[in-house]
Amino acid sequence: MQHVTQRRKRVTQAEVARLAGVSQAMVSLVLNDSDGVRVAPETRKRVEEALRQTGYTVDIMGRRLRGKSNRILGVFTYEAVFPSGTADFYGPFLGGIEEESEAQGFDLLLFTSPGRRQGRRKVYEKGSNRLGIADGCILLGRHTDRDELDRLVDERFPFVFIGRRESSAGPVSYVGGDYAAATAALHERLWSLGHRRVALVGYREESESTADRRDGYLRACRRHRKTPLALTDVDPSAVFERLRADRVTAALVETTEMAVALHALAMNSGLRVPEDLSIGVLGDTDPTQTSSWPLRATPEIDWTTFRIPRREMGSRAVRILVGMLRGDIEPGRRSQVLLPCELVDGSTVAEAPRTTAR
Amino acid sequence: MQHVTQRRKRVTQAEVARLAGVSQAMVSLVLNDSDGVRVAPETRKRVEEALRQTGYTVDIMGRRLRGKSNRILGVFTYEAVFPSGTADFYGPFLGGIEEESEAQGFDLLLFTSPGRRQGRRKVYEKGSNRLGIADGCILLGRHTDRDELDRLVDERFPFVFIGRRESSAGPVSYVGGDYAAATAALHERLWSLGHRRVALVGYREESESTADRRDGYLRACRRHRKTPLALTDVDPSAVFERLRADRVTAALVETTEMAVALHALAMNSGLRVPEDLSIGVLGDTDPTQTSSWPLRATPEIDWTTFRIPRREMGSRAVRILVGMLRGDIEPGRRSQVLLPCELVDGSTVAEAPRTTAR
DNA sequence: CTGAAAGCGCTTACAG
DNA sequence: CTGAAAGCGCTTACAG
Repeated sequence: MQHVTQRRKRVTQAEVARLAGVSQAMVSLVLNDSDGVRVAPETRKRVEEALRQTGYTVDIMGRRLRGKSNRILGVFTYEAVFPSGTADFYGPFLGGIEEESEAQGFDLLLFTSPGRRQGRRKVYEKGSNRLGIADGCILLGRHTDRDELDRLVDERFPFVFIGRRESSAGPVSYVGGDYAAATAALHERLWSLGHRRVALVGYREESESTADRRDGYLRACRRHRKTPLALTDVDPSAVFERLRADRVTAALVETTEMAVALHALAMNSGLRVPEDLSIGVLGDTDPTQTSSWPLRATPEIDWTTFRIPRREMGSRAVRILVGMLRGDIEPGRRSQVLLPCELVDGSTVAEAPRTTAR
Repeated sequence: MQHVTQRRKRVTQAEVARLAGVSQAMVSLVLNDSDGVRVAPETRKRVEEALRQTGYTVDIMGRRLRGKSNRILGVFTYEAVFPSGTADFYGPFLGGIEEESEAQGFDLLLFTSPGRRQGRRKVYEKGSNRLGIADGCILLGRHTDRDELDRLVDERFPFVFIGRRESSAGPVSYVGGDYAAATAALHERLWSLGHRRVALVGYREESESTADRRDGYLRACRRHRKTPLALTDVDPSAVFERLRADRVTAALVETTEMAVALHALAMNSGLRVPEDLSIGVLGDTDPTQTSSWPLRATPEIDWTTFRIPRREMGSRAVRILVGMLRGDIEPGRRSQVLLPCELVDGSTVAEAPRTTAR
């Protein structure tokens, strides 16, 4: 039973030096024997012995203050990373981030201290940027604070966003999924199956990822000289009515939730999926996320969709960030990467019904 | 397009001071306005303006060196925290850790940099304790490196283990599940259902959690003056034969895997669970973990078991660690907490068959 | 109310 | 080969 009540005291190089009868600088030299030969063998031995006796460990703060780099990558998320449910939006992204950080020899700093304002975490607190603790930072989250993003760009703080982001303050480095291309490809697939009335159902609010999907859809419409029909998700049954009225044979919907709703409405009206209506989902649901959905009771549907390479996005973002820190990537230059999303053939897309007018 | 090629240079208090026309110390005072009144309003305003202009952020290394805490909690795990599968051993623990860190205003530093030696992460690298970057550290993992643990205790580094741990170097702070009590309670439940031959099936290797379960089992046996029958998991069919030979009516098994194996063997021999054989599992499987098991094809079984309060263990560990850092908990004293594990009544335990000799 | 100074633990030129 | 010194960015007594 220890009765020592004083706070744990760090052993310093100075103490080691005193024990070994050398100068503090000598201890540092022995510790960082990059050149190896500069220290006399007996001196080295004495120092090493003292090192052992005291159980000295470097104070990384001191070393880093001197050396600048912390080899710490920040990870900023707008919500909790480890949620209480099984649902985990961040999991796959962070898997890639962790893996690559480990490979690059960086520690990961999760910013949990800022607390939440209006239920969301903040980068800036009392005018100071918490992220500065880390050498650089990966940011991710479904929601983005525009002001904070602009400010981050302004500051020239090294960071990489996961998911395409735009800022009026300048170019933003990001690693996103190429939703435009993937949406266009899915549209193309429908076209080749004979569908001539393909609608888009997506979010109303304008985020980059929603815009990209719409761009892909519009691009495909233009190519086939078809008038686009882009609907908003606010009222599922209104959307469904509209699809019927316009004799739409296939719908590209932004999320699995919307797809589930549409699917249910179709079933209730006696329409079969995919025989009467094909449904393509614009991005797979993170498998770990599914279980928390209110709609989980719905029998599992094998959606036709495209795969968002979440893990790859994470690791790629780390590689870019480390490149920025090393100076390989010019700090003024921002890296913008869109990763391809592979098509997933499910059972919700089939040939267009022949009865439908073309 | 920016053509600036110089590396991002940190803004220091000195620069802010120059801009504001005050001393560097003044900037620090404005930043840490604990008393509030000491700085003249106009001076404060000038400094704050300069702060904003320069986008200054505190350099945590400098602050820490000065003696102030960084409000960073380390999290050390022996394996990757975000695995590639859906399986996630750490998830629930980390959920609690994150939540409580957020509440306490600490950031979380995940140690991913040490790389792996023999496939496992290491606390000590080149003789120095990597955890020292953080103010204190939470450690967790199914496997523990005994030498590292001993050394950590020796160093008096502030840390809390999740899961009971013992060290010859001295007392270890931990938050574990009270497996002994829970096992005894489960045994008691079986006894009250008429079971008189209850066997234990557990890991061969001696970890604290295995030992605790065995202790609980032995305690219950002693109380009822029954000879214990503790078997090892190495060969499932040998274990099963032994159970039959000894006319065991109920088995307490350490893991769900073992339970699944035993269950299958029972079915194959024409034994019904629980009518002919009751099976109690000594700790619920983390739900997020299940999906990666090779045995997942097995129809879901509603096991009788006890719930390991993983999330609570995480948050409690953080609270203890923060207490240590604040000095509320004497550093010499170690905190050792075992959280109760609630019994879960499933469908794998029933009354003892009457045909069996008592 | 403000400035000048000391010092946290370390690395790295710079003299001897 | 070794010691003394400077300085990384910061906070905090200590004088004015």
